[in-house]
Amino acid sequence: MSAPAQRITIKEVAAAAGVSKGAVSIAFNHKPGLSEATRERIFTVARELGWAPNSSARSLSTRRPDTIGLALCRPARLLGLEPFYMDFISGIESVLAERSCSLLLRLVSSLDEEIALQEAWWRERQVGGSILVDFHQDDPRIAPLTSLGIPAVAVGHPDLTGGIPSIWTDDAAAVAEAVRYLAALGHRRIARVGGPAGLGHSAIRERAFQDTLRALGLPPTTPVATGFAGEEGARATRSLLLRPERPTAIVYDNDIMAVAGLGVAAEMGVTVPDELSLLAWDDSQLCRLTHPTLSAMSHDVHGFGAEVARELFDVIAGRPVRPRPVMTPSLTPRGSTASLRTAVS
Amino acid sequence: MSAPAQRITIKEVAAAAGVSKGAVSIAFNHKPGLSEATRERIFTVARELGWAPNSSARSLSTRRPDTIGLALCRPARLLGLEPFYMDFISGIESVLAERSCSLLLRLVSSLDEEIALQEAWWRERQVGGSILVDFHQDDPRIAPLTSLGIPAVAVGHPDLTGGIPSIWTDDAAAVAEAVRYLAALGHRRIARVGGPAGLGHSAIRERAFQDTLRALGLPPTTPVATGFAGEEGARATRSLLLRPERPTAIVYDNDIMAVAGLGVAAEMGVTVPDELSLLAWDDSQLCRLTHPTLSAMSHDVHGFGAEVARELFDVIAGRPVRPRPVMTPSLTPRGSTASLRTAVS
DNA sequence: TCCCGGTGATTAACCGGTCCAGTCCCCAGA
DNA sequence: TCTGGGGACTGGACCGGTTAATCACCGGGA
Repeated sequence: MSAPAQRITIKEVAAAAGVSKGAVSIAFNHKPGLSEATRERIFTVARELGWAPNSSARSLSTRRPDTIGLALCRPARLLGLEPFYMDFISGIESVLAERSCSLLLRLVSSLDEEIALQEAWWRERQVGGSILVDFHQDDPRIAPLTSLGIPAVAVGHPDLTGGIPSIWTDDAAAVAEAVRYLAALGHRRIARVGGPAGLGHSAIRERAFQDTLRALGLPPTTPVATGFAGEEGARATRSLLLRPERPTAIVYDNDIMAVAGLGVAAEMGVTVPDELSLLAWDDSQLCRLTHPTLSAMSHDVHGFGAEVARELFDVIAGRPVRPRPVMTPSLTPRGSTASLRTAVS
Repeated sequence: MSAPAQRITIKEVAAAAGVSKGAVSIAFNHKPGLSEATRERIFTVARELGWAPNSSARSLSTRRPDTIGLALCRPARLLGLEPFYMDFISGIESVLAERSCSLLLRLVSSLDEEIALQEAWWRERQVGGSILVDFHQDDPRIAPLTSLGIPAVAVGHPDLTGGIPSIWTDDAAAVAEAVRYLAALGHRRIARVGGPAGLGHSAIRERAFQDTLRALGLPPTTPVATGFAGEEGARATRSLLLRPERPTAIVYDNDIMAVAGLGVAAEMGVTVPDELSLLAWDDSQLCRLTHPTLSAMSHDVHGFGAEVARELFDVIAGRPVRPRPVMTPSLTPRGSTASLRTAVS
């Protein structure tokens, strides 16, 4: 039996380096007030002993946890299908990592659950701040979380986020671009398969969609709302294609529904893109795997996540932030859109 | 200006309830030694004050953090596409939530990075344990993490996980079932598009695949390894279909590659399932969206995650665990598999 | 020679909980 | 009346860091 393998703490390191706890702390936080030699010695000893500062002790002292929270409120099986989130998360982490922070992730099933979770996280000081996503109109999270005073960054248009510092993509502009593109290809009956009606950005997109149709002198189409799930996208597409005046182009609110739409077209014998053009949203690898490949409105989701994380750090640090949009999604044409060859109607 | 809005701690709660800190602690940890009345009073006061125990302070005292770690080592854009992980994570969280634990998630880009991360997490006592996934043959993580003594559960066959408590799905059995099914449909040239050769379960599946072919007296096929990405699945499929003796059935290692395979078949004018049967792995909603729909080997990924989390709690608590497989994936036939109609070769 | 300012380090008081050794009190039993 | 024992609760040490206050020391200018 050798030494009792005592758990090493800052005290052991200090002793081994022949300095005080304070000195070790100073060294590890890269603060001024230590000679280069001592600093060196402390690091060497720490490495030999395999010591790293205990994060609980540290955040107890500094009273600012090095963790930020993210709650996603969608059924898991749906989340799995949305390439968006993983990419978004990886963007967040690219920023967190360089500040040696971590991401606390939780999947919740309702906004109320999220509110409770965020409150708990904040009360227990588990997180230093949170990222809020998927804003609804009159989002119920705004009031309780604002009054709680939790540092947060909202992903969504300022109209929706009620004063919480926000970052968003200019969906309205992107929708307009999509519609104009399809119109330029000669399409006149353009439909849209949107996300849940309550979801803020769905509403924004729908409004922009109808506005653009009107501006171009195209007939309005009755909106179809879904829950983002593929099955619903399929159902929506089917019903659109069965309408007496069936659309010649459909814009989807994510890429999974567009894939489903492609399946439905095949099933119904409607040729894409000859008879029907499809346009996906949130471009992901998936869009390049189908046949034909899917044209999509793509944006840098990874970079978006990174930007959001950076903004959250600003908020936590109390630096001033102003709401700002990030790069507008832009159109990536592929095989699922074409100018109208067969005259329909 | 009213009160200085002092940050409330256990002390304030204790004072307000007219008891000592210790009593509050006892109440919140549901320990014996308090009258029902006092207990009640403490909770009421705490609720009024909106207090919850500071998690850093708590885990500093108890020296066991209420967080577990998970590092995923694949390119983010690939992860996004694998519905598997989100579902897996949600399974983990269903168990964590009921013990009010949290999941620390990190995306890393190499195993070395993961090793460094896990070491840091453990040294800093940020996590109470970790879940390890995607084992390679002679996985480099085993030695350092074992010697570190971090409580962990490995997702993978015991042959791969080197003594780390493990849970796995019996992929060999599942592969055998898949091959037998295709053989029963009359297929004789069955190919397989696998994951990275280094990945443990890919190897296990490949071996089982070839073994089953042999057992059935079918000709072996040269293995095709990919990186799980859809593009690679497409490329692999293309090359398989160009072979002089092209396969009439292909088994994929995940569903995203199967979708890509479907696209390639369409592109090359090979009818599925008449001329070619496709079988996906890790069944997800995606398989029901394509046309034709994809037959798949499906399993309860959510439940799998939950099981893994439960096991990790056992490990952390020092309860004995033995390696065990969870439910074997089973075949869900859909539109992409059929008995051979056109005689090829 | 004395004083002064700056560098490099220490000291000790926190941070907000947990936990254990006691203290106090009340009631049963001798 | 005294003793013993158990339930209810308190006090304070501790967890492992951070940080403000303090101090020893040294070289240089008056």
